[in-house]
Amino acid sequence: MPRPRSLTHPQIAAAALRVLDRDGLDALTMRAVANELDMGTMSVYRYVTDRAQLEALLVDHVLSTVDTDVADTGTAGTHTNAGAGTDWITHIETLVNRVRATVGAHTAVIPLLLTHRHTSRHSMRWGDAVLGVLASAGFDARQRVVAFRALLAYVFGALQVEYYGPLPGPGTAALAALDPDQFPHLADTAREARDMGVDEEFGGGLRLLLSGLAADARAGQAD
Amino acid sequence: MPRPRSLTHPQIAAAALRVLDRDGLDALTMRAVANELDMGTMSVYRYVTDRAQLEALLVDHVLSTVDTDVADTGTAGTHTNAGAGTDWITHIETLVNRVRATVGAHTAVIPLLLTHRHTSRHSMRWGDAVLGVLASAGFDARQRVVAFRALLAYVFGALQVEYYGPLPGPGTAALAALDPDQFPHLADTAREARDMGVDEEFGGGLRLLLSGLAADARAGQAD
DNA sequence: TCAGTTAAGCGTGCAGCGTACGCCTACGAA
DNA sequence: TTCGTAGGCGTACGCTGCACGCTTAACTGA
Repeated sequence: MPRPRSLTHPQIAAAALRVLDRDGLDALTMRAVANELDMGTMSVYRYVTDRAQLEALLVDHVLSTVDTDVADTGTAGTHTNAGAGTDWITHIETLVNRVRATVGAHTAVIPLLLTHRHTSRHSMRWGDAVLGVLASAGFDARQRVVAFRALLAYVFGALQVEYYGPLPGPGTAALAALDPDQFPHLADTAREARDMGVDEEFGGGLRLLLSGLAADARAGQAD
Repeated sequence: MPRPRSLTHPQIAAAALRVLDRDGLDALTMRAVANELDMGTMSVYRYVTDRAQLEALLVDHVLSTVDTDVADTGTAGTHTNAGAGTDWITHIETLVNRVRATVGAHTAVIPLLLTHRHTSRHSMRWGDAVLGVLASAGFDARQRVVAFRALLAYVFGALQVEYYGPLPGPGTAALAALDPDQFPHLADTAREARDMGVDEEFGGGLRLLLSGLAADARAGQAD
């Protein structure tokens, strides 16, 4: 077994992430990554079948830093009856916010997230954690599926909405300057939205979803 | 003023959509669109500054077919007290489902939606309609901003989640076959999810969001 | 009727992309 | 020391978006 491998997948992913963070998504080319690794372009292909796999590696690498442990993040240690509490809401908020914090540190990865999410082991680990919380909160299987996919859609959707058109940005300003006759509600609301922070927006939307989920939980318990 | 224009933006967008529907996103090139229009490649640039604008045109064209009128879609005509009813929930569901129906007929446009949504006039018209419903339901400005952006995130997020990894697809099957020791909840829930339809998933998630919104509306009225 | 003018239409060419192919060579086993 | 394997990479190809500048169609004013 001659000539041992000189690179690992995490090393390649880290190099790709460095390029992405430094120069943006457009600059993320096979040549640039190879250059970052001090290699010839085609050498990278010894470790990666194509560009798609490199992107998948990159996404998984970013998500690998998300802590999925929520064992001890509940509200104090005073609860004795399992399942009936609302700790699960805090737990899910924690898991979601951790993803957002991690991704927020590498915003250029956002366009790649949805395309490669389903091939990422660490994304699965996160999903397993979310579903675990939902299960221990008493949701049945069908409810868990709907809730999980809705959370997935919201989190990644919100990240992209924020990435492509942040609320306190030029997009909102343009909407605020719109003709109030043509777009009365949009122009009006946009003026109000200019001083709203991205965290308030994200957290508020997440809380809407969790509030709906909590209503389902209460209805289920009433049976 | 010689040599009148032979093409309109809608014609170009329609040609691009034909290419997209027939051959997919990868095949959507400037050459292909020009070919569809029986033109030389560079002729298209007389009408469009670059590829990005062509994509924006395409997105706006697709969204232009979404009916944003909800004046007469309420539950019968029996309500007399304005604002207090729950017709607004039906109205928003209608508006959201119309987007989904339209986009569902051209799924290959989904990856382009979020990137160009904010430049589309018809997207603004839709947004104005949604915000109008929220306003007449009694939500104040900050609530409208949060609710609107959350709906935006959910709708486009869900479309993409569904596009890249539909629930009744190979992704779910792969998850169901996962090692139950490593991913107990994921493997378990995936097995349950295989026979759930995409509409049930989408509608269920939307209802969670609307349920949370309704709770806010009730709390606001209690004041 | 017929220049004159303006913009439509497009052929050519270029830089940069992903990557197929095949050569050279560093390395570990025999 | 020799051999076989696999790492490393130079070259080249097809494809992309698009800059540039030519040709030419269509309308206007004399």
